[in-house]
Amino acid sequence: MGKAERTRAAIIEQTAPLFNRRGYAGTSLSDLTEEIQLTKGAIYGNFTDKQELALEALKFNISHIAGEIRTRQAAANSHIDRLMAYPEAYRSIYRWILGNGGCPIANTLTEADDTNPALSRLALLFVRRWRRNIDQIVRAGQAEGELRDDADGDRLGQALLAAISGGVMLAKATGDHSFIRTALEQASAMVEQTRVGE
Amino acid sequence: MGKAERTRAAIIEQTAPLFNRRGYAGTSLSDLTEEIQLTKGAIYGNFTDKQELALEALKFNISHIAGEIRTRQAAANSHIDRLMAYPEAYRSIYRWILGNGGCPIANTLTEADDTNPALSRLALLFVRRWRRNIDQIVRAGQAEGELRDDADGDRLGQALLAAISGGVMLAKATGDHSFIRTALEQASAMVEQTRVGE
Amino acid sequence: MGKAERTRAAIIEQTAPLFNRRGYAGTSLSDLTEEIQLTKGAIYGNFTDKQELALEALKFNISHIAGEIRTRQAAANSHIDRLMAYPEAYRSIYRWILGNGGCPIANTLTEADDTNPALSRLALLFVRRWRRNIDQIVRAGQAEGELRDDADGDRLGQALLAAISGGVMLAKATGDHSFIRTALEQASAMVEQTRVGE
Amino acid sequence: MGKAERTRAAIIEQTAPLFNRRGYAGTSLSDLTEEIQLTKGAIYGNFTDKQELALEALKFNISHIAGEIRTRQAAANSHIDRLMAYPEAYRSIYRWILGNGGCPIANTLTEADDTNPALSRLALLFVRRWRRNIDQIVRAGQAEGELRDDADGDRLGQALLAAISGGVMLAKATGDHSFIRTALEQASAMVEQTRVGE
DNA sequence: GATGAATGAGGTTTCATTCAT
DNA sequence: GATGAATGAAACCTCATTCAT
Repeated sequence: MGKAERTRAAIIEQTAPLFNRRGYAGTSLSDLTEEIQLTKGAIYGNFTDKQELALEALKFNISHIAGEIRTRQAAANSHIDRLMAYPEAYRSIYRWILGNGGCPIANTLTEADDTNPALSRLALLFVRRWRRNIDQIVRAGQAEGELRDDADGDRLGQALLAAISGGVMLAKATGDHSFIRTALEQASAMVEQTRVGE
Repeated sequence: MGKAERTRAAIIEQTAPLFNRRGYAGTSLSDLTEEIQLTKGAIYGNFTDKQELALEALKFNISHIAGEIRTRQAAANSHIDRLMAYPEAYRSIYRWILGNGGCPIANTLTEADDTNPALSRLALLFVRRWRRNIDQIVRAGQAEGELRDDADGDRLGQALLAAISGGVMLAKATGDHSFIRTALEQASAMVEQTRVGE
Repeated sequence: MGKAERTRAAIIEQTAPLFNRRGYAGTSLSDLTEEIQLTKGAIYGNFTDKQELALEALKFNISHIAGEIRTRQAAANSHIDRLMAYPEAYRSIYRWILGNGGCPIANTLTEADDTNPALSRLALLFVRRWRRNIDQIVRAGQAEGELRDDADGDRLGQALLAAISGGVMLAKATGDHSFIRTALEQASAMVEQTRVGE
Repeated sequence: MGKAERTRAAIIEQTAPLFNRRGYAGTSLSDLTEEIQLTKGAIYGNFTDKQELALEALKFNISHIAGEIRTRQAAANSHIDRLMAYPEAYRSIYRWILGNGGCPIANTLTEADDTNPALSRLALLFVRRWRRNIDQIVRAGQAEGELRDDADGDRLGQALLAAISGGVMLAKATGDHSFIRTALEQASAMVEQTRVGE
């Protein structure tokens, strides 16, 4: 990794929590340079503009969560476990998420929806990916007889994502972690209900 | 209502959707005066600064939802119905909410949490009020034998609010209303499960 | 004339010589505000950007010369005199031109040709207008028997404009006014040669 | 020529057209390094600053024209031909000049007159040299009886240079080469008129 | 000798706010 | 009470230049 790449990575890493906490419009270049202890020129030498840096920071922020989910799904050996990967992933890192400004996807969708299409597009990508993934797991589980035939993958995805994002947002804002813990229990229960025999 | 008060009210009413859509930092005074029939002088004659206007706009935005809940609770004649007032209220106005930039409470908590204490304090007020209200209804319902003794008002409030705010946020961002409809069904089911005999 | 229009006019008037002397890229907003004793905000309140101000300044600069030519042509009562309006106009104001940074058309075409299409388009407009005007006068003069049949209006226009712009440029750069005086004598001689009987 | 000198020469050669097209203030170091195969370090290793490079580029640009004139004068065997070297030189290379951003002397004098004394001094040097040269040729031609006694070398130089620079400028800006062709015909005619017997 | 990441000053533009009218 | 021209600070970004590698 050359010097440029190292600096670029360091800038992304250091600014990612700031962007997540303060939002795109609420984070100024001065906020960023104060944090990274480099000048504005250093940012513009490594990124075309604030937007590109914000996109990279968002990717970085999301990757933590996405990686956690992916790891758990890779280790799972049942469809239920693959679904459980979602609440489990958040359960294992929600403390980190809350300390870094909340769920980056929810933050981005809330702020950028009407103001920054590029950012919101990236966040939406993950929403769609996760919905599709959940739907496919449900179908596969039904085909193999592991999941109930009346389970609805589409609605399970919606309910799971809604509960979790709402829980994270409220836990962050109130400082009361039980918001997210309760939401994750709800989410786990929803998954459990799709099991044949429940 | 004198002329001054009428102007003030008109400004609040017209700027409220803009603030809700674009956020506090993302909405400039020029955005406000351009999009709406207003001059900067009119704003500064009626509000001490942008912040005061934003606070009033937030109150205005929240009042629509809070009013809807209050109305339904006033008309309810069972504790279950008083709890159902929450999902029912959102069910009846989620289209309006989505068209006006999403849930103002969630938006404010997401954006302003780390940047604007005054705004986030106001939004938090309603979260606490609703949680307390739900908890009290559950206790009263249990005392009167209408609700199950093992119902947990605290956790019901958390789950209800999380599901609904998550659902609104995702419906708004994806443009897919089924997100909020599914979340509201979940919420109604949670309430229903507290009924004795379920 | 409202206050806004007065300020706008004053800014144009005061900045026009600066732009003409230093060029578009060579004139900074700070140069401008120093000259006009107003803040940058005042400029941006009256013009959309630096470019719009530069365009207005260019129009203003050109209008002095164009006005002088127009006045003389209006007073002329022969085709020869209408042609002579070009050298005569420059003869009467070359001192002012030299003191204000040289010929704004030549300056703009030289600087902006490869860098600022909007500015150069405006300057080209006048070049084309004057060429066409000279050509039409020559044709009319030939039709009425005042000018020689072998006169070539197209080439006369080219030669007149080239001699004058070259003369102004060199006089300005060297500080030696005889450059422009010689060029204007040449120009007058060219016109004189189109007269029947010469 | 050592490696250093070769690099230095290559940089000058490659940047010269850019400077001539875009002007000194309008050409950034990034323009230079982007458009051409160069790094900033290479520039600063071989030149003290942008100014020095610009000066060398200007010398390089002018040398093409000056060289062409010199060659023709060296080959001439009459004073008329020595004077004709000026229009003839431009006639033979005006296409190259137009393709490289116009006459470097006129460009520099127009842009740098009020902003960059060092650059404009260099351009002025050539104006003065050529005027003096033309004047001397006229005097020598008169002494030998080849040129008319009433010819004015001083004014011929002024007229020649004004016509040619104006013609190049307008041809470049309008894209219409007949501007420079007409100006060169004028110039040639001026020279021809100094011949005894005309 | 050449590289290119980093600097710090300064570029253009927008911001929230004020105040003479 | 409302206007909107003007302010001054701060926004994002680019500049010529430097220096560790």
